[in-house]
Amino acid sequence: MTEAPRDSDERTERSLNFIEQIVDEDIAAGKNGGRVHTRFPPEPNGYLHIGHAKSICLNFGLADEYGGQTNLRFDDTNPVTEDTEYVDSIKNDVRWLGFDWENEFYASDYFEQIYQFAETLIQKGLAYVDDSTAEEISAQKGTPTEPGRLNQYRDRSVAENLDLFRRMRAGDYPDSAKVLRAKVDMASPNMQLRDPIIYRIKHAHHHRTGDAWCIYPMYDFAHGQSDAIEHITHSLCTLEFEVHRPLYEWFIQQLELFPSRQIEFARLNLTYTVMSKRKLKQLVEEKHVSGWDDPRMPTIAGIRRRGYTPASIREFCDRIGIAKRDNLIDVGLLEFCIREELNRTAPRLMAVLDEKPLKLVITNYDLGREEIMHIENNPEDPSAGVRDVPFSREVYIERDDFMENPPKKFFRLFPGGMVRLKGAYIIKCEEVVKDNAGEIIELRCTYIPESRSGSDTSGINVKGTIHWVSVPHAVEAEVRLYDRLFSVENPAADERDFKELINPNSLETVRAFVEPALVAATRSGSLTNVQFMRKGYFILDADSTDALPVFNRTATLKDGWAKEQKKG
RNA sequence: UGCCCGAUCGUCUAAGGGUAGGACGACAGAUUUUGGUUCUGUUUGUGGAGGUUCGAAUCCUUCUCGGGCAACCA
Repeated sequence: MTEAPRDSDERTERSLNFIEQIVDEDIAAGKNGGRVHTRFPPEPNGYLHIGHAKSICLNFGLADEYGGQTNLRFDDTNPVTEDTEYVDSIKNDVRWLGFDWENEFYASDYFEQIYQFAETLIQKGLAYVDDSTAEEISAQKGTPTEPGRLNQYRDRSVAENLDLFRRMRAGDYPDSAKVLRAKVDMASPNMQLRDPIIYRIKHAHHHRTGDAWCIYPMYDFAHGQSDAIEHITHSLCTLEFEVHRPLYEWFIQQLELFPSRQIEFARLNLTYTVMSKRKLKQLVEEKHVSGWDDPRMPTIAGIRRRGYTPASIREFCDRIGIAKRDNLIDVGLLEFCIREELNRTAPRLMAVLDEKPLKLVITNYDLGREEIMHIENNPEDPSAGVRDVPFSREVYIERDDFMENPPKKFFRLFPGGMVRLKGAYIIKCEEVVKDNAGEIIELRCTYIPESRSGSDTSGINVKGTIHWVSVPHAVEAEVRLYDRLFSVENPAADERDFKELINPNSLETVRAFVEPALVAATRSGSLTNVQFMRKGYFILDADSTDALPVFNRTATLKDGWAKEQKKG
């Protein structure tokens, strides 16, 4: 059940990623009776980001493709970092992305079962209680090139281990006094197998189980077990868990559990941003951004507030593919995905984004005269209709749309030059008015009465069309222009601290004058994505007030003129 | 340097013994009342060296490079 089903026709047309190939093979081999059951397993200790979206689309998409199911499972085994605030935001974000989970589970639902698994391991002589300190355990673990050492606790009897472990559960010991370890192989070349800790004592309040427990299983002793309990067929995770897979399978084997199959894929990296939860949290806590939902953040909440749509994110996740090699995706691809959608769907409007817009006075247009222009809402979609746009003797235009000494190929306005005011008339710039400081304060123009849009009999062809807003009808707004949060492509690979790499110009707030229809449309309720003609895609922000609407720039339009200029 | 994983256009991603293809980007042109969109075209790639084979991106060996693993985090 998702908004983005993949039908079988599409499936045969496109190539399969390596995970789909594995699933195909598993089905062909008759595993699990052809059943496909995945899960999305976030830890509720932070907000979801675009990297999680990749995982969500993968897990839900795969189940959907094979007629299977996906569970939402919170990996909540560390009560000190987890919180219901995160649980709620995660559920909200997954739903917003367009996915519905089959079951909502929590690793904490299984604490009793997992505890019993631990006792089973002890009974089989495959786990022991260790009184060593964290430092001692670390030291005894060895290094990647030297084997670990065995300690005296490793030889405790089953009875003693059982007694000790039960007393750990009963709360007889303070935090960190003892741990339960799996007895695997202290000399294994795989560090994960050197008697990993599977239970630790934490007298901490858990967001779901409250104070029922003072011992909590570690990831390795909870994740695979949870997969098994839920009969997950394919357990998809990121590459860093690859070395955990032998342990994952060891537990399954020793405990004789349902054999879920863990498959690892490369996590998403995006240019000009960071994806680590720790760093994102730091940006929020140290106020480098306004919050988890700051529109510059790569979080789902931030991207949503920025104006991205669920479909555009799904499209992005589809396009980046699934593989095992490390990758750094050009954020331009994300922008392409939202432009592609919004070009089709976003109503066009006119807004002049300028602290000091240029006033243009049409000297041969009667004082006090007004006309209503009917301008198409979306040239890509005739069914979007037209809207009324008031026109008058004085209009604002962008300062960038006028140049006193234009270079070659400048199609906009200049002294003696002509342009069309979008949806209205062709005008000619007759005079430039400056103040004492030499700054242009006004353009005096004439219009061609026969050139009215839609009934143009003037026969005049102009190269440029610019947008405008009638001065007496203009509504003031605040517009937030966002740019990449970091000034280097790959902050994670830089030697400098990532906070030194923050782009100081990632947010520019400007005053804008917008056409009245815009305010009416956006105030009517839904946060609709719009295009400010020639400027980009924007969305109304929740910070808006009745007095001052606020718009976030989702993405710019491609700017061929800027490119032309760069060429020199 | 112990173990594991990986390496294909600038960036992603296909091809799994039989013509290296797609997307994004870039470049050029056409269209355009958004320097947007759309359309057309162009450019660029199998990390190195050996081997197997009629034939290798694909299989083998080796080298190089990149990533991961030594939390009572996940």
